[in-house]
Amino acid sequence: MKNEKSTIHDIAAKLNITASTVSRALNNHPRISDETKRKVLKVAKQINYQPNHIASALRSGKSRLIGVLVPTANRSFFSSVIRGIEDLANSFNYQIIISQSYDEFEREVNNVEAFLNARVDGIIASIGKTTENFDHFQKVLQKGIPLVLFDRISNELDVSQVVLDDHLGAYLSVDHLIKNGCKKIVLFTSSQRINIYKERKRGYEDALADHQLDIDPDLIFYSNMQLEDGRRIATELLEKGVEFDGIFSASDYAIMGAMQVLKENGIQIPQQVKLAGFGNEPFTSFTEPAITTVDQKSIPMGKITAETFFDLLNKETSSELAKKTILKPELIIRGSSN
Amino acid sequence: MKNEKSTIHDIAAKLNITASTVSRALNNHPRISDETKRKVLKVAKQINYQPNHIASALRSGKSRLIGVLVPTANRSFFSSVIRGIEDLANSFNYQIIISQSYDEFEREVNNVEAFLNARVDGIIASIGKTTENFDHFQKVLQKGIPLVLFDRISNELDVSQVVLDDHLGAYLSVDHLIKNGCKKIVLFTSSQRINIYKERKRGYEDALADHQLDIDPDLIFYSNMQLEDGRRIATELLEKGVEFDGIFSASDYAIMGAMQVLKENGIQIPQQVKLAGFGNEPFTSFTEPAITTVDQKSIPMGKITAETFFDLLNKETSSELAKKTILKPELIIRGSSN
DNA sequence: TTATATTGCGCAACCGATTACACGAAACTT
DNA sequence: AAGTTTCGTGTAATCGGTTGCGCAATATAA
Repeated sequence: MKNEKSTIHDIAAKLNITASTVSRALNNHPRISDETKRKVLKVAKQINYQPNHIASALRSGKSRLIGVLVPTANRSFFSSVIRGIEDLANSFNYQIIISQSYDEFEREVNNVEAFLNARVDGIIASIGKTTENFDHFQKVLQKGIPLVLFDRISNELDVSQVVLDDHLGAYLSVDHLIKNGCKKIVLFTSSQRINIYKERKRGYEDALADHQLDIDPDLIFYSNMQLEDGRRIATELLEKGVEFDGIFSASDYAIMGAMQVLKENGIQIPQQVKLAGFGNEPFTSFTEPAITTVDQKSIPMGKITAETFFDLLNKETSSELAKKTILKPELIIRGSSN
Repeated sequence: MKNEKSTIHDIAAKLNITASTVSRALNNHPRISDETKRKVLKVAKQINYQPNHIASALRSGKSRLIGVLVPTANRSFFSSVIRGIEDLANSFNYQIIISQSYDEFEREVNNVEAFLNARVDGIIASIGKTTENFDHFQKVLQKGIPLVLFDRISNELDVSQVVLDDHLGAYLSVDHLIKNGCKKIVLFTSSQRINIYKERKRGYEDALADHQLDIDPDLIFYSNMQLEDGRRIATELLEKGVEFDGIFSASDYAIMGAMQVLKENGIQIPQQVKLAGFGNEPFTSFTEPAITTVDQKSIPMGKITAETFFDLLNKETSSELAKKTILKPELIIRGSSN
């Protein structure tokens, strides 16, 4: 039971042929006879041959590895997208290596660097919240390594990207709140440097405008939109006695926090205040009332992102034009607004 | 802005030295003069040198890659563990590559195979629910590749493992339910081939026994313990008119489903039925009432798993004895049982 | 039957770094 | 001052596949 390591040379020796023939046989090269292929496969199985992808990657320059960078895999949205990518990648005999930035800029840079060192054949990424500088991605592009961004993108990078129509998602949601009677809707959003939060804010504003409602800057709150942020802002709203009858949050977590505080203060939902979140996190259907939210189409997004990526990978031409795909979100109406 | 690829040979050429000297300089070899090191580093920076880990891995036999296999990264528990592993790994200059089995046996086998092909230096894994055959892990061991299991382990494999004291967690939880007045406690569990579910069942049984309560097989339900399973079983309980005043579930998801159904049927929680889950998923604190559950100590588990792994990795000796670490869980008492 | 194509495989360089071994020069011993 | 260490670097093999080129043998074409 020793460290059995077998190479194509071992196979070659047993068959009295050369390693190159074995290599070609294993790769199903057309110039190798069927009989030789059969023999090679047989011996390979017999001596428990395990291809060394490292050696192959070194020589061929192709690692068959795709780096997937997300803020955190621990989110239903990202994990669904990852699964979509993984499925297509595996079907093409590619492996993905997942790496998380935890929304920290330095980690993001390091992770991209690690991808480069690992000689990935391409990178699929969603940008972190704190990222303002894109040199690490520019470096990827300079090296001619295929890069596709999804969801959290940047207009500073001229690459293919797959996004949700965040503007529409927010618009539908706020429009729904207004139609259900809301007149003073609070907005929870985040850094306007992030495309998705900018778009969601635009959607909110446009929906208000289309219903001839004023946009009140005092009702707009910027934060990281974690649960605690939602709690804090809701507490502040109540303490200051701000008048409002609805909240649209660009994050399910923040609206969850706000709902907790409102309920703790005896405010009836949706009778007194209507709530809507964004992201369709599983827990939004567990709460009481369940939370109205916007589904981000994670499954199709993963699929399309992967397809876009492989298109790019297989395109000899350095692909003149970057392609942008925009998916339609779906408003999920639940008890918190209805 | 061409595909700039620079190697140690390029650095060597610029300095009129050999690639071996450059290699040594970059690796901070003691026999290289400080001046040469300085020069090498300078030129390396200047021509934007990027080490080729693939080449290095091939020659040295060390990829500095650790394969981390989990059922799904989309669970707060696993993602926390992963983060713990990642942090320690990075500090040792190792990269982790995450791979998900989605609890499917075939994927698990394929993923392990992929790790082997990628020539990872070691594997950290949590076994899938459907896995009954461990040949793929035996193969890893035979090759002398360090393997550490956490949480979902197997006694068939003689390797270091890090687990929660699941028996204790269940015991504490059921003991708590009984002390709060429960006499007929339903158990939700899963395949008894999985250590954690077996242990949790034992904990349930021991707690009942210690309080002189009978173990009623009709109150024990086996399932995958997803939300839907919880709903289904709860519905069945109600339809059949089974008498019960408490449910202990080995999964937070299943108890969530059960709680939904009970509430839909006007049953008061915790007055009529008390509930307790397992896992401390974030959503358990969002529900109404919040769900009593058992925290699995994911952060320490990640840290300890990684430490165990690196101990193993650095141990020349093929480490005579496998080490088993058992962590103490923490009962989180919330409204669903109190 | 001779010329041309195709088939099947070997030769050897190569990918980019690592490392055992060697060797001259400088430093140190006694 | 001759002998022994230490220092700093070069030489060349090596890791395990991949691949352009070449060539003999067989098949096809003219």
